[in-house]
Amino acid sequence: MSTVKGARARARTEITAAIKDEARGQLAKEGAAKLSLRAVARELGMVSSALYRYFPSRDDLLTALIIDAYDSLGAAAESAHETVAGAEPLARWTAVCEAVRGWALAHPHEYALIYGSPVPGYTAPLTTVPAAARVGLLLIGIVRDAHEHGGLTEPPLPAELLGEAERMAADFAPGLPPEAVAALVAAWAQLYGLVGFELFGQFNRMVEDREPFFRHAVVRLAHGVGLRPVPPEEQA
Amino acid sequence: MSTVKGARARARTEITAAIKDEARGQLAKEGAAKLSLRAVARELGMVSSALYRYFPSRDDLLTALIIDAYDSLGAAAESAHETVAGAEPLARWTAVCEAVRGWALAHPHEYALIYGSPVPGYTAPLTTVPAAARVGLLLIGIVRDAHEHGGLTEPPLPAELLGEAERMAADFAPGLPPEAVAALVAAWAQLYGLVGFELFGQFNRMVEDREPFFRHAVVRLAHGVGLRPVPPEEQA
DNA sequence: CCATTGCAAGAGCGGTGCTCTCTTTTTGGT
DNA sequence: ACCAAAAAGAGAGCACCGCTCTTGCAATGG
Repeated sequence: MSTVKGARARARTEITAAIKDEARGQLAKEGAAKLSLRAVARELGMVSSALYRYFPSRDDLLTALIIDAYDSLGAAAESAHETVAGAEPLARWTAVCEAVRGWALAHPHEYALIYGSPVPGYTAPLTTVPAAARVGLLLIGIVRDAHEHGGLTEPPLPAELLGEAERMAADFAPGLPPEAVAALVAAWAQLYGLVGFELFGQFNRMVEDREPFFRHAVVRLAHGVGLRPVPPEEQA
Repeated sequence: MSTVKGARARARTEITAAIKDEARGQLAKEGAAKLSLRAVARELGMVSSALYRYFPSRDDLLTALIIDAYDSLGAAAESAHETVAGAEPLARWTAVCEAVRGWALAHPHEYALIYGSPVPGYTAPLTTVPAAARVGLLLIGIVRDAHEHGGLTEPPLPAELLGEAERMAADFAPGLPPEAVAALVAAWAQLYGLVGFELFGQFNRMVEDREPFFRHAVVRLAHGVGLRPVPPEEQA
């Protein structure tokens, strides 16, 4: 696949990477709205029109950065999860959630790019879906493990939502009780509410000690999904 | 205060309002990033430089729109609350939450303006604080009513958060148990996570039947704050 | 009545995304 | 080894943006 390749192809991938790096730098410094193709080109010593050989438009550059951001966040969450791989589900849940928060605080503009308001007039292409799903899959896996080892209490679910929850389970969380899937999706959204409020300043002059506040909220989120506070030792 | 005033002052307030209206229209159509002073002026039949007599910069126009959006959202929530004024706290809670969601779905770009990622390089001035607090105060009032009538179960709170929660209670929710205040702040953030995920397309291809999904999630949010599912009749 | 003030208009500066043309360089088939 | 084709860079240019400055006009109030 990625064999030696000609000098031209090699240069292309290198320049593409350089453009993304520079763009990511400007994104981190000024935010998505001020990301300017001309400024990126200027910084790289090329003329602005040359950049269009690599990204057909500013939106395409942004899309590439979005996918990278999803992947970076997903990798951070996965690596945090691996460091507690053997632990009880609740500990793994909080580890993943805290990794999400940590990544968001470290990369605020990238987080805003993917979970803030979408850049107006811009709709993310389907290409972003697999990268975007990584954190969700991680949480699903944790809850599934808990369920398979008897560490999951099914949360309540009104009858009118049962069908919807069953469809969701079949679609992307097979083997999980529908009650847990519905609660998990809600918890997932709520997690990003907590992170977003902290990141975007809504907690200013309200919550001071944010790290323990977040940790506690995340544990209660896990309880809401049905993860038991302390699982039994009976797991195979 | 707003007595007859001269023709000049009258014209000024009218033109200011016209500018905001046109800007709001463009905001609704294209989003904040594409809101252009020149386009607003063009549409109003004036030259762009004339607009600077009314708003010293694009950011100031945006700030005015932000305050209006907060007030519009707050008014929607308050009016929804009034229609169920005598009901049990849980019903009032869900009414307010659903009003927030309804307003957000009806005014997506304005919602993005205030609860999405902040416009990069822009930090909201303190002027926005009172308008921004209206929904929060509403929820605090509902929980306080429940507490005063014995319809509140204090949620769990780890010891390390007690001091922080007491400070928060003293700051903006006097008379409420600190446990409830901490849970309420978290629930508030989580509410906006739910709304944001639906609004910004994160639920696409995941949640189809969103209204009942949201209603159920909001009820569970209320339980998390300590609002009892069915309050006793014993209230004075 | 007239000076002061408020406002609209226009030109202009430096910036943006993007397109088009022209030239240079690399590539790959004959 | 050559040479057409493809790829890449350079530059000019279009239409737009926020914002500033100067100029002329009209309403205001002493």
